Amino acid sequence: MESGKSQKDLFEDLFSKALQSRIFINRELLSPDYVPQTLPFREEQLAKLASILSVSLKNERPNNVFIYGLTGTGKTAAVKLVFKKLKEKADEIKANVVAVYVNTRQKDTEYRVLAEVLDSLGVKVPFTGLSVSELYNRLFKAVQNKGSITIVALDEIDYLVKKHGDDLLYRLLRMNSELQRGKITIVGITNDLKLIDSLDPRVKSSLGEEEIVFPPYDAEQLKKILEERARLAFREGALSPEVIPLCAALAAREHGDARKALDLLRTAGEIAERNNDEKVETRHVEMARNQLEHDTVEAIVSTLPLHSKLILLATLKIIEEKGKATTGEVYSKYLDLVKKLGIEYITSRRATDIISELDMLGILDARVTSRGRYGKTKTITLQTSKEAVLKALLKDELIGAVINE
DNA sequence: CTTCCACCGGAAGTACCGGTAA
DNA sequence: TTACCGGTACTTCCGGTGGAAG
Repeated sequence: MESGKSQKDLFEDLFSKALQSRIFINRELLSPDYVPQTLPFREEQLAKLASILSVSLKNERPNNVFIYGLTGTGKTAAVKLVFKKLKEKADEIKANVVAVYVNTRQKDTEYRVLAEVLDSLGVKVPFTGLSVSELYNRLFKAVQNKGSITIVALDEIDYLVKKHGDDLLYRLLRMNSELQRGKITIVGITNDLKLIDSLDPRVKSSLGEEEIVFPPYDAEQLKKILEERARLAFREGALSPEVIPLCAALAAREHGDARKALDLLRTAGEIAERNNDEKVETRHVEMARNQLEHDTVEAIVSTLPLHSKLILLATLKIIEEKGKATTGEVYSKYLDLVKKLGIEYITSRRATDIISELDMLGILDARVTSRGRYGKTKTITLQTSKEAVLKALLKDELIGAVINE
């Protein structure tokens, strides 16, 4: 046992180390939630969005806006920044403007999106129990009573539309024709350019009143963005000169994703700090890349329902033997596992869906291939690190019992 | 050219859960 | 209390299909 004094010193040491980092000055600046005051290389898009939405200050309804751009191209940050400035101005001149940002990947049902919008209008609703049409009624009343120009940004709507169709968009847009006071404007944000074609033509024309495109950043631009943030986030001399170009290059390879670039840089810094290293080096970036991948896979896998985990485990075992798998092989392996555990099994129809879900999550790659006389099936390969998946699966005690043959 | 495998994947429905309204 | 709500996980049924084998 440690004596009281040395333990106290230990904590003292740890805490003061945390307080005076030798790497960071302000790590927050690299966080994915941080909204910078300026967005380099996005001046044009910011100006366009701001000018479209500015008419709300005169109590007029701005046009609906459709924003496209791949992940990490600054769409979300741009919308949040413009909203913030708009709200400030609206407060200043007492304009009746409400601007809500909703990420439809987090609020992934019609109900939850509406609840979020209502919340920002000051109406609290229970998180379940009401019908969706009741929420529409309440939203209508809320906008009508407040008479506000209500601007709703729906981020990642491709996600919502794929899952639940474009009903939400249609009904929100149609509400305007019945409102006597107050109006609703929608800012739709998507990274799927094909989305527009799958929309109801009425929604399409109404939502597409204005369009703003966010092109990917190139490696050079990513470098400048990182440099700008790093100047304030890191201590002087804490970054070796190759670090930023490497982060920029890695992220540029993934369609110019600035968020990825910032994640890499931040995580590399954190790793260097934990190891008590003087400087962030390229090897830290490599480790960061690994860790980020590991973390996302683990987070996804560990929250999967039991049968999804079992399907995944069965797939893993087949792939271990043969390098790739088919639906039939996976399903029969899965049946073996279930038998050993003595629990109920799901049908192969459901298994097909689970494999597709795992594909969409980016854990597996499952493509339908035809083997002629030998039928049509999904050819499945692993898309992530086997270790990360196994580690996450092992957390489940039931699976731990059956993981080794 | 046709056949036919081994699945694919849409549609509709069931069961359950955690919740509200009246 | 009863009736109903949405979300998730799953089932049942079944028509559909790319392309190697014949």
